Amino acid sequence: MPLGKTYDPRGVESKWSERWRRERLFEADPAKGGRVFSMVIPPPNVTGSLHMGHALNNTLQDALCRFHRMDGANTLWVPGTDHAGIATQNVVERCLLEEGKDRHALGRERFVERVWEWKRQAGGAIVNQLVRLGVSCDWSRERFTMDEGLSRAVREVFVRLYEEGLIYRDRYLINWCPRCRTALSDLEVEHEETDGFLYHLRYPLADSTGVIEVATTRPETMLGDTAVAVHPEDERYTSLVGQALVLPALGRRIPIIADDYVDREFGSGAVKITPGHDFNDFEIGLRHGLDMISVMDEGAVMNDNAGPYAGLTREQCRERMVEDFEEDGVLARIEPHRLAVGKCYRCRTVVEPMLSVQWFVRVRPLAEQAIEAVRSGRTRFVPQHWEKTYFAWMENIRDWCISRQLWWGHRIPAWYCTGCGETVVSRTDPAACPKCQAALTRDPDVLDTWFSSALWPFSTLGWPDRTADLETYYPTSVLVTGFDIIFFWVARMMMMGLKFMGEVPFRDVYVHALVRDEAGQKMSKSRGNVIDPLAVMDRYGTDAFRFTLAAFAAMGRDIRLAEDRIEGYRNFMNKLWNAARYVLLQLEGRKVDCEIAEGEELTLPQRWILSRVSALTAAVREAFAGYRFNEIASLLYEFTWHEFCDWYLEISKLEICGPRPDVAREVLAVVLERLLRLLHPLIPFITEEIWQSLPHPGGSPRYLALAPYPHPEPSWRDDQAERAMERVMEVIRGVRNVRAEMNIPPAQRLDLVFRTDSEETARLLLEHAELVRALARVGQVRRVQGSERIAGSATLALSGLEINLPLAGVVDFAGERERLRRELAKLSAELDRVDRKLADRHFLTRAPEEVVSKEEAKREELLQKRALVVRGLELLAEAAGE
RNA sequence: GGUCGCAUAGCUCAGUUGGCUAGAGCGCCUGCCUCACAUGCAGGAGGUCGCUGGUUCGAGUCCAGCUGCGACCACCA
Repeated sequence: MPLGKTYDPRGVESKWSERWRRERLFEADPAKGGRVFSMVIPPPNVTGSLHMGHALNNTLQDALCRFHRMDGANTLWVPGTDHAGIATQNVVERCLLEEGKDRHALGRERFVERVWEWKRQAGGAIVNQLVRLGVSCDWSRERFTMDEGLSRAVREVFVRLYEEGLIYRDRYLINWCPRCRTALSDLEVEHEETDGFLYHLRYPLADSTGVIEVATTRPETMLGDTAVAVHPEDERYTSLVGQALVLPALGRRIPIIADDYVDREFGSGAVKITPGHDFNDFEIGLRHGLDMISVMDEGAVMNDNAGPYAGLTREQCRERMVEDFEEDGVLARIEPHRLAVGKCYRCRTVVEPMLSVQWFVRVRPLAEQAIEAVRSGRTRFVPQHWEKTYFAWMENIRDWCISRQLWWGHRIPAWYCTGCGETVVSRTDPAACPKCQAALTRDPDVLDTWFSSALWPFSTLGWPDRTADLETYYPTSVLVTGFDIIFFWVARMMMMGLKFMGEVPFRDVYVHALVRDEAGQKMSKSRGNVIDPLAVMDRYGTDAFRFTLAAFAAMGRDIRLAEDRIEGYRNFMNKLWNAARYVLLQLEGRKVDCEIAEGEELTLPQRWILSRVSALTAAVREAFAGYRFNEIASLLYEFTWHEFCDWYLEISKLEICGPRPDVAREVLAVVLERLLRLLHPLIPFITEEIWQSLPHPGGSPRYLALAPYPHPEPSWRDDQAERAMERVMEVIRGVRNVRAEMNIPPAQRLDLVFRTDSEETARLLLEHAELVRALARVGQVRRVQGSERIAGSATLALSGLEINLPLAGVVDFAGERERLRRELAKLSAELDRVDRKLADRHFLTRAPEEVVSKEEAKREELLQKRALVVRGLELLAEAAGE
């Protein structure tokens, strides 16, 4: 066995991910039958590079997937990437810029070809990084949101929604990014609190009898004002409603209208109305039939409607207007004001509300079903509280603007007749207008990236065809995702899945936290606090990294990635590695069948460790069922390190020198092999590597990744053995404690004398004297009965058991006395507490009987222990000749 | 403005239906190169579970309020 002293993940990881893939271990077969477990990956952007969010998301998915696959489920995990409209177009445009070109010079067709080329070359990076993370996806089913099949699904959905009137085209106020030069949906606008100003402007009445003061954060929009609104019941203005004002700078006459949207308390109680550049004002404009004027072009440069300000940018215009207004007295005052500025989620440019003709999805009818599906529990959020967020959004959902003025994406399947103006929406490209036979021009726009993402759970399985994959794997079992895309993605998949499949897209939505840095800050390039998962994997190994992520993934809490925790789990991998080294050393050259024969006679530690494995197995399975990843990790960590390594491995060294070494070896092999299977979903590489050199139970597959996930073994459960072993360990720990506190050198052996009324305990200690002697470095183990007194010894007070360690000639008694006094104080304090409780009539009458009797038993034990400590002190005093 | 989440050892975090003498890792202290592992072994110190009330025989755990932090949503010019 050429295993090195420290585990070196390099080589091991790439070896196994290549072999797994080459041998097609993770390719699903719908014909396999049986219980199904299926997932679709949240497709990362093709432009992306693996970040902590991906690492966490995919580690958790992979753990689930491997668990269910091992557990015998017909398992499918569909991988893929998203074409990421704006993001990808931006990346390629930047490339062009470096070459001194731009997309307009290139032309649409060649530009799109260029993006495809980029995708072929650079788009696979994230996929390789996922492979490195160890994901067990079915790569034969890898999809891309722009590939042929998915494009067909997108087109089918678009046409059907259009035919049902759920997609429409209209002129409406939308969010516009002047840099990307495209419309955005509400979700793609990020609101950022910013320090700005509130500008108070004076609009003169047309009859020159006075002025009305209005306030705005964006003075340049006043060029598009078509009214001033006041509250209908505001007496200050009632007489003025219906009159006209003269718009400064342009001299346009605008009416004073009444609308109860206006807050009388704010500012002067009069609001300038700009339907062409403000969402509220747009609504008011609709209500009152106001003119809607755009004063900017697509690049947010002031247009001809801006009169003297035409040609300036929004920012320049604002500056100039403020100067001008200051001069001519229109500006009453400026005050600081905090406001939420909407920015483009891709490029951070300030978004401009603009009037334009766009395509929309009428989402309300779809949302109703999606709400109902979660209400009724057909889809379940874990943790459950996320459903509130989901409901809140769904209930207030607004129509979804789906057209984007980009070149990269699914082109909208709509054509307009150059003759009669007819709109044709079609599954296949039409040649001419079906009405008048005139030529058609195709809508230049593409769809929001999230439109195709919304179809992902069924489009990846072959829809609109009725495929075996679709039959078998839809609805998927669980969607694992971060909460940041519940609206963008989860909600829309729900709507589309219900609409087109008639069934929810996933049974569970497991929502995990965000990964932050150690200080709790969101990781971002601009903050410079990004920890690169690839660097972490290089440094500590992928398994250590995965284990860390799982251990941190407690529900409902953000993850602060602490580097020393990763190091700690790296050490854990090393521990496992060395445990395996030890076991393999013991097995070398021997035949081990890795099974415990029925009726095999086992030692107490053997029965104990098998019972513990069985309990562990049950607990881990339960934790998997509840998506409690941190619990899975800590259960396995605790058992591996502390029960298996610290105790059983040490004990096995004795057993192998004992009368039945083969049984001891068998138990070692059995426990380690099971442990590897239990650990594999979290740490696939190291476990596969070790497993391959270990004997396996008969009928095992060739890879651990396909080996059955262990079940608890009822026949291994042995409460009696667990209790007995716990007793023995308690004695050993006690002795070690005394030794350490007394500073007894390791080589120095102490004798152990015990006294107990329990024959069972006595038998236990005498039978396992060898164990105690070896692990606690004890000389003789002897029982005393009757009145024999052990003078000058250290005393251990255990329940129903007194242990004396004669110290003559070894240590100062004063130290031991000190130790006993501390012990006594502790026992007395606790006894007080228990006594008080048991003296409480309410407690006795109202607490359940078992709780009361537990306290009573505790009292007995404390009393008895205290007596032992007191006696120990007396004996010490005697020995000291006091 | 609305909604949600979080506050537990020096640090990073567990703590599922209330029964805890509150746990882990790292760090710290003591002693060990014990033949799997010094990325280790054995032992130890360290917490009025943010604050104030309430419910209960009993609250880190449930309820209310407060304080602080964070997130999301929102049309207050």
